[in-house]
Amino acid sequence: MAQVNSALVCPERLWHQGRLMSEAVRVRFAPSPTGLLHIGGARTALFNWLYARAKGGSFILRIEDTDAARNTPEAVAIIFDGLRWLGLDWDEGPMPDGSTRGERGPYFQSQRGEIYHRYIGRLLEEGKAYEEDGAVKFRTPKTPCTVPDLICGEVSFDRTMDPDLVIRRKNGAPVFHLVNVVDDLEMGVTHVIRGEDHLSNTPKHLALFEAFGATPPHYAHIPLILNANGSKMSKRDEGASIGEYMTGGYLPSAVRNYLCLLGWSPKDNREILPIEEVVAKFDLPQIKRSNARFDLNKLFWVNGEYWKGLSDGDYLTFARQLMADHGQHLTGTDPEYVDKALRLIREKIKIGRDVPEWMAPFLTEAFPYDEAAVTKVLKTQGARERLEAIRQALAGLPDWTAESCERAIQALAGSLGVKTAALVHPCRLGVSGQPVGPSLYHMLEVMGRERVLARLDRTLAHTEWFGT
RNA sequence: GACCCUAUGGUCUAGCGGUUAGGACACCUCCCUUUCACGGAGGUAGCCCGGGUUCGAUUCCCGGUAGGGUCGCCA
Repeated sequence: MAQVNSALVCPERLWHQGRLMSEAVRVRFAPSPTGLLHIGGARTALFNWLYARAKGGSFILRIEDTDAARNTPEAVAIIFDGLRWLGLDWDEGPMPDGSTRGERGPYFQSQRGEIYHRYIGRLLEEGKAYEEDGAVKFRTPKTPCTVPDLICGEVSFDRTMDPDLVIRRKNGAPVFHLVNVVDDLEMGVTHVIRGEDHLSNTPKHLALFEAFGATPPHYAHIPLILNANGSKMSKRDEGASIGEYMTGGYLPSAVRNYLCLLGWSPKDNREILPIEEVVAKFDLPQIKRSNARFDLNKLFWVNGEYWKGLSDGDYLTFARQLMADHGQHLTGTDPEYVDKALRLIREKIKIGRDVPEWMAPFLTEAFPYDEAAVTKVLKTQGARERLEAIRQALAGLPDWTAESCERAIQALAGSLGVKTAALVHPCRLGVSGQPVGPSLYHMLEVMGRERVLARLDRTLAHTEWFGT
């Protein structure tokens, strides 16, 4: 099958061999504004960006907005936001502020109509395309072809039975294959790094480049990202949109790190790597050729690793933002108290979306009680007496620190002849409504004596919980 | 259906003609502990199947199977 018969090799291959190694790398990410940034698209963007940064080349953003119905400023903004969130800066293309960078624009396909029609006209003039039923069809070469792919190797296609390709619809609109090739040609793209779903389309693209008498770019088809069950990840699937990670409290560096690990590996058994190191090590030939399933568990773990590495200041800033996003407005609340509480719950948190949940008991006196815990801890023999004893011990403390609280409760356990746990659990439930949480004694210290005693009193007031 | 790509524990991967097949996530056990986590120490689990080539295949070749992709006047 894999003949190396020169007669079967596209002339395009010769151009590759003639390219200079010093040629400046130009890669592009060409999303269509669908209203979300797909995780697979984000990975494609990431790999293009990595390659550009690794080779000192340019990363171009081109918006494939030929489908007018989906072409809204909001949809384009979602692409901008997603790329910027991931830290993937582009050297050419439309910028979020409305300006444009780069000399090879316009970078919106919707503004490039004249260019496409000029190329179609050329094909028509040279007899390489013809009109049929109002559409324009490109005469595809009926010869075998080998696609030289930087990741997949030499991939051969028959092409002898390929039908001619519509390049301009009856309604006058040029099709994807045509515009994609023309844009890559006009923008001087040197490496097309895209999903493997385009591998089978590449012979058509090569034919178009040849018809234009142009040098085709190098191709690198990267494996696809599949769902956990191995099916194709579509827009509708859970976790398919970058937006979900942005609002879910994931750290962008963590998502980016995880995405790097899908199809690429540093080969030294490390999982957590600064992006600079990935850039330094990244290259196309070492990319895996098989598809990968998206593993939310692992992303969660990676996120936890990054979470731990956050500086105190960054953590507080991030956490406050998450609380605000969650509707926890802190006006009127002592900012120092909030910061202390945030620092205390940090150890409980692996992902941003947990911040509001763990913070809730600190922020409201009307906190709900965990019913199962109430039944288990408070509706038991002697619970009321123990809780009252705790209140009394805490009320009489000369000073209020985690250490003094701990000493008091342990001393009480000793005098009552019960395990410390028999006091800790009711106390935790009494001041937070929760069976779990951060270190109890530190929580008491942060909450302060006044708040703690008031909460214990309110808990004690629920007489229906305590057998009399 | 045709064509193309792929195939290491459940998942992501390293490796590779001769290895006790390495790491990570997840899972299980134990330790730590006021809870849940974290952390620490262990553990279960893998080279898709069948033929070749070879002294020797997880590794190379062929076939099968499975998964994915492409076959639009979608992008």
